[in-house]
Amino acid sequence: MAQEDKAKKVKAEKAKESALTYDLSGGDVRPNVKKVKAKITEKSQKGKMQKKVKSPKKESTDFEIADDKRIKEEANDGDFMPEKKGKKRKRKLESVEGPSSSTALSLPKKKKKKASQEGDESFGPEKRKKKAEAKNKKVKKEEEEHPVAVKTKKTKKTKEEIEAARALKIKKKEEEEQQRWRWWEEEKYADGIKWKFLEHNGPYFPPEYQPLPDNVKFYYDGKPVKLSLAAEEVALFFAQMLDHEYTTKDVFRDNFFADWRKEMTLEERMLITDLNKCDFGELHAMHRERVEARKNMSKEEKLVIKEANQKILEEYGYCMLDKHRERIGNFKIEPPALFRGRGEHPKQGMLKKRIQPEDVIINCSRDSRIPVPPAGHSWKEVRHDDTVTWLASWTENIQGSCKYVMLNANSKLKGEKDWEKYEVARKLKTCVDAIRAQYQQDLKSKQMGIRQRAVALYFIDKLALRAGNEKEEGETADTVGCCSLRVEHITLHDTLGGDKCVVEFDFLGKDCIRYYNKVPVSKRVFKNLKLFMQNKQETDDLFDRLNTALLNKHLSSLMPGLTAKVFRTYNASMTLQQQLKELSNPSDNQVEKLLSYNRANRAVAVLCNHQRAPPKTFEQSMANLQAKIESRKEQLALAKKELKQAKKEAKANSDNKLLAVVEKKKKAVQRCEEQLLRMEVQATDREENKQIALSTSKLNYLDPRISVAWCKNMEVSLDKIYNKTQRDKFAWAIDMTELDFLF
DNA sequence: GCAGATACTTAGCATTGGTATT
DNA sequence: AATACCAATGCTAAGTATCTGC
Repeated sequence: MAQEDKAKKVKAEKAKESALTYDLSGGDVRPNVKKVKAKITEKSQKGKMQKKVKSPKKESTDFEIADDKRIKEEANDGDFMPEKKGKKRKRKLESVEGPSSSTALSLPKKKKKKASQEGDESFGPEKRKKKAEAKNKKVKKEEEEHPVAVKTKKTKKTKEEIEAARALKIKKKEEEEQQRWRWWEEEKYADGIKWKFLEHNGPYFPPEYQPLPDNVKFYYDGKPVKLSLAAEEVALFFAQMLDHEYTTKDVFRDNFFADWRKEMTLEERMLITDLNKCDFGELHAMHRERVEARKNMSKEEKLVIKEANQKILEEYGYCMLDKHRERIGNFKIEPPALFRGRGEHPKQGMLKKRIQPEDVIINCSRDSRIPVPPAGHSWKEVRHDDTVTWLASWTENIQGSCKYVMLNANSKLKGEKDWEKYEVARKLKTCVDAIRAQYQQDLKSKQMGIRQRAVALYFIDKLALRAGNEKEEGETADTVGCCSLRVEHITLHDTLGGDKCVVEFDFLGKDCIRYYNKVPVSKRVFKNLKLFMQNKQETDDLFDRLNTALLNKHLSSLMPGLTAKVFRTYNASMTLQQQLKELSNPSDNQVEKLLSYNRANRAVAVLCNHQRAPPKTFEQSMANLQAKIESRKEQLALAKKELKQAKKEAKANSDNKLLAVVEKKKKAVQRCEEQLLRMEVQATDREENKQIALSTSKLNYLDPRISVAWCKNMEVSLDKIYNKTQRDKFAWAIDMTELDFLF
């Protein structure tokens, strides 16, 4: 209790220093919510914690058109009636009005890649090359000098050894840097061609199932039953999950049981007809023992395993792509298992089957060494398609969708695409004002389809909602995005908490993450929403004349390469840039700067609704940290007292020795204060991060060049922001970004 | 124009493994 | 050396968007 109070106090103090709330308004950045504050509420049925975004107090309206009077219920095209839903929740859209062909923005439709290349001069290798080379040399020089200088000082052997290790590390780093494929300095391939040469060893298959030892038995109706190999394997999948909540759900159990029975012999199937009579106890116990044993393995045993894994990685984890060795992302075929969908997935518990080489398509160069299938097997197909990036693919049996083996995020293929993504988003900056003006205009359109498109776009832009493709009902959990919102997902409030025209959103989005938000909107949007909801059932689509294909078709007519998801990238990166500018100060110390960075990152995560379950050990670890802070405080008090005493004595008789003591004590106090600050900041940071996930936005939405430039400007080491993997992924950005980069 | 197929990005959770602490 | 902790990594599901064939 006392600790909690103190924690709160610390937090409050910190908040005073630098704004605790995220002010997302202002500038040319999305005039979104002012003061977004994460709040915790109870989540829906799943019992998961969810984050609530407090309703914005005020709305800045710099891209809204104030005059709203004109919009009357001047009805539309006359035939406005909600569409009946088919089984699949897929709508037929009557051949829609020709696009209100439009705006000065309209550009001839062109191939996306081409356009983005032409559009931005910084998206090309030539100019960067020289600068980059020069920079590289400089870095190397500095690194060479450093360890030598330090080494001479050290006297102890161990310290020398540490230095040697450090030097080795630097050397390794340097070597790695030299090996790096600087693809961003090369010419790009012709449209659609992804590689000229591709060679690899095929995917790695999981080991065969090992039958149970004889002393571990499965019981049915109290009697031991020796299962066939296939049935036993699947039984073990279930037994392994017994600790998990999944196995208590009816859907999961039913799906599992149905699929399990398919694996059984006729005899077994006759016998085993009720899952409740199955006793997996011994199987479960065995599994737990194995897990335990694994944990308790000796160092040597662990090393053996590690080396074996290393060997697999060496053999299957890399490929040759255009003369360069590239790391493969997911070279291991997914092992068989029980399907674990997210949320209330209708297919949870079904058996995800073992993939055989006969199921796998290999893609590689015609003139490469074709991968050899495991002994006694053959590939489904070997093809040589240089317009795709995958090395192998197979069809998964749950949804019937395709799975791919692709390269690691640090590869050229992924990096180039990523770079391009941010360039498209940056291009949106040049026309976003016109697009916003356009959809404000479209809110008044006589055609219902266009109005719906305008409102949807408004949501996507303002709230960073996802596009919302249609999904087949019964195949997946019931989740929605913007275009697939249903009437039941929003509530309109004429006034709410002092705001007018408030829309309350409450729906499950991707991964069944709840989106809950109360947003004041313009009168015009509000009236449109009322109109869209007229004469509809709760389960009817809000935008019955719109789907993602139509929306994206419209968007690509406004700017080549523009799709709904570009707005998320654009608004995320803009928010980061603007928040960094607002929150961070060059005169702050390193710790404060990093807190600011995290807060800017957090603002984006809140915007994009990136949530996580609070870590299981959260409360405990917070308490631990708090305790540490307390003890440090005591230390500080003590150090201060000693300093005071020392000063007193020094004053009494000014002795050089005593003065030295004063200095020493001063330093101790200072160090203590620094450490205390660091811990307090850490506590604040962690608390604010309790159920917000920063990594998704960092990895997928934030132009790395913003962060690189910020680090350079603020003189913060980049590895405080990006770990090794992230630095590898963003190598292109790290290499090319100058101090003056602006998204 | 549409449905299904295809290819690729985005997502959160589980496990691992390295480091600090005892 | 054992343990605790948390960051990094691995995994694979779930999205977006485009392509293809009628």
